[in-house]
Amino acid sequence: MPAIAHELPHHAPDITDWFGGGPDERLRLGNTNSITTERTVDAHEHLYLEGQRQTHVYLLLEGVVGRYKLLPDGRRQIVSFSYPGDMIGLDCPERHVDSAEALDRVRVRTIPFNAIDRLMTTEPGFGQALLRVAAAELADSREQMITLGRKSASEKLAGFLVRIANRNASIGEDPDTITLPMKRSEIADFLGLTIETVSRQFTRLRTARIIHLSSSTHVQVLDADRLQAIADGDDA
Amino acid sequence: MPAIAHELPHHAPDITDWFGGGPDERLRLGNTNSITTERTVDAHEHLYLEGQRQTHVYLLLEGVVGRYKLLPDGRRQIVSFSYPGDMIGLDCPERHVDSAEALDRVRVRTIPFNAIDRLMTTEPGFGQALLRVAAAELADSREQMITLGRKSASEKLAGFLVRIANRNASIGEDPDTITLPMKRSEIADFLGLTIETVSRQFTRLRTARIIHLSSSTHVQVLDADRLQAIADGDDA
DNA sequence: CGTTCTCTTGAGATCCCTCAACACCTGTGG
DNA sequence: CCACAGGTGTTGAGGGATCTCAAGAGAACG
Repeated sequence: MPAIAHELPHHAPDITDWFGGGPDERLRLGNTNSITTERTVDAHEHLYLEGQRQTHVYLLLEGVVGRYKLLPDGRRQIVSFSYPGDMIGLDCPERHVDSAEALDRVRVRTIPFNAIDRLMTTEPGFGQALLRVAAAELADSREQMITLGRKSASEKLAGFLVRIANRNASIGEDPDTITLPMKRSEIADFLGLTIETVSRQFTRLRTARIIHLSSSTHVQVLDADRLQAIADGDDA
Repeated sequence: MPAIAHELPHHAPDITDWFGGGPDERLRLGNTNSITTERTVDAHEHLYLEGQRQTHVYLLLEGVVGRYKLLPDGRRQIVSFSYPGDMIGLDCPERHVDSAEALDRVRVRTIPFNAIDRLMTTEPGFGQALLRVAAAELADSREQMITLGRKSASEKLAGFLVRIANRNASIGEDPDTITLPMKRSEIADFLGLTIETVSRQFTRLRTARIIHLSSSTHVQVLDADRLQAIADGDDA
């Protein structure tokens, strides 16, 4: 993200400038702080449900949130996993288009939706910041679409692990030590697979000595190059 | 779209208010008209390519545009088909995240990217309008993700036809008379299938007397209810 | 130390893909 | 007018990746 941010033309304010997510907390509006509140959500609780009227937007401060859509018969597609720093629930027009569930204990800053509207008209850079958030999310969705539509099970899981490793690196953590906050069923519903297939792909990576699994949620990447190669489909 | 628009709170200006796409063309900025230009693009030509620096945004006036991403080995995922009234290429940060190709002869209004930036700061409702466009696109992507990840081939194709029928209805045309501007290969790459599977699903709908095919691009819906049922997975 | 949830592994079934042939359409040129 | 070529769509046969169903092993928790 920083790698992208500094490429932007002119002054490119970040969304966290307004809601105090970053270290250089500015809180430009005197009353912004008063209308936003902090909230803790336990694992398996929902921030909102699909179809509900959108009242707040959430800035994720801590924990991981899964956002999903359901089909009438119960089939589920997880459309994204959100991490600290991500904006959640900006689903205009008006009603939420997905449900958001905390995967572990989560801390969010809740922002009333009308405050968004107001900030957009009064604060110069705010609209751009918001649009950049939406565009990043859109780019992410598109990336996931090619994964869902055109990649094999092994490419999907390897790519999934690579993305987490890259995220780790970007926040200064060890890219090869991965702690998965989600269950196999959630990985499956994110990648468009079944639990069994996900489990088999994990086993395949483990027996090929590409990863080590000290527990089902604790992944140690042993051969990042081969993992990347599998993710890219360079796999015989 | 109108069904959604009138639900919106306050005054909800549409993006076409600024670029003269609608009948109540306002052109609020005297010089907006001068910096935007109209352009015609032939079938199979590209508006832009993935990875290119974003210089313009396009308002589609006529024709259909396919937007796609490629994998290194040539596999393709079409992420959306854009119709008149749609905004194309708002892919900040800075570089296009997909390629946009005209499926037939296309007319667009091109808007320099820096004009977007300027309008957002000077025009009160413009940011909201743009954000609404982005949010609608995001909702669309998410819908497509559940299609790609969790639906069967028959559900995918039936759902695809239903969506086109609904679009027809929304612009006042006959929902049951569908002219497909895209080839089988493009439908396949949109739905995450192969051409053969798409073709077989068409045949299946035809032999079940749910549709009639006067040509490969001309679909007559004979039983909209059963088509909808198949799209919803209510299919034994 | 059961109970429950989760994960893994196996065997078989199935949906969709791959490969291949052929039909259709259109335009071109003999 | 026909032959031919190239692009596109359809259909068939067979194979394979993933799903389904089922059982058992691990882990978490009271």
